[in-house]
Amino acid sequence: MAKINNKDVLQSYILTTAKYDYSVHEKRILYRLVEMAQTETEGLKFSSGDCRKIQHDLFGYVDIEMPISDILVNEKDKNHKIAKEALESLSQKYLIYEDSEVWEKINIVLSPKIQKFHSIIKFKLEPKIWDCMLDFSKGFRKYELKTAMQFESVYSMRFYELMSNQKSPLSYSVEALKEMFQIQNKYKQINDFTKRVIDPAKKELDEKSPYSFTYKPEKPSRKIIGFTFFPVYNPQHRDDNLETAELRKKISPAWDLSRPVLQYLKHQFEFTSTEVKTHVELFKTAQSQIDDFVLFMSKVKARANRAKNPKGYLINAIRKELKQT
DNA sequence: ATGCCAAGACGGATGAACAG
DNA sequence: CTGTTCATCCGTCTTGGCAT
Repeated sequence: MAKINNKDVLQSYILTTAKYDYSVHEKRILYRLVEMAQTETEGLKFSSGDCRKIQHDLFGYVDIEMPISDILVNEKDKNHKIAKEALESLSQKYLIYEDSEVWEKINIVLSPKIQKFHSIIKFKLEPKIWDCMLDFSKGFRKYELKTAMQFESVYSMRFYELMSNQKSPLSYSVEALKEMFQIQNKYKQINDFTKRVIDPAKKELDEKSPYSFTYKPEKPSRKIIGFTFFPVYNPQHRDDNLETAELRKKISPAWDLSRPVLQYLKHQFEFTSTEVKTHVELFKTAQSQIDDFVLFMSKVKARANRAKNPKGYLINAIRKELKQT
């Protein structure tokens, strides 16, 4: 496997290999890792219900737990076989790191484990790998990683690399393109090349990537000898915040509820995060429909304190109030 | 999904025919 | 003789289909 010299290279190594060599489930594990790293960076807590956990030991190794459902989308909910395969293969992927002082072999994941009963995946990460995830989680490389994860055609990947941040048109000869894609001996007819390579890639980039292109065949005579690609920027695909927000929403109610509301619920009524999450829809509606929701709660508070179950009292009071309005 | 192929269409190259 | 037009030819492209 690749020999690397510093963290940047390590990053780009994961990125590039993720594009081509990783199965879809391995990719999902990596991407979840980045999301978890991001949550940690931002100081958000995982709610107790979702089984995610990050623990650091004295030596910088990181213990990760995530539910199997995190890496499954359409498949059956508790498919251990898929998780096993993904972990097995991920744990066999390694990098060789060498600088003037050390030589080391770094596995992407260490000691993978599956808690069958709870359907939880556990594994360790080398400090360097975790650093890498943290870095991904901060910058646009996370976006890159995500993009790398989502393309289906490898040619889309290559074109994405070519076109990202490209301002001026690019020209390539047919041979150069074929060599770039390692398909020198395929597509003897140029139209097949456009049909199977360029068009599908363009289609996928148009749909998913902020960087796409239009192209023009270069034919000084009848024969097409090359292509010129004109970059097209699709900013609407650049906005990955929406997606991140969606994801965070699932993790933390903080996203839906204003800070004062959340604070009030937690400190005055002693709601736990899970409880807030359970009723998050109700609180959300209340927050938007009741003029000053915090004031409303403070009014309820006095009466609620006398009730056996103050939280329940509040919930009922909110429901009642919402019915009226 | 990917690579290959057949048939017909197309475009440019060539050169014969023709007009001036 | 020279320049223009047009038919013809050849290689390449397009379309659609087939096989894996």
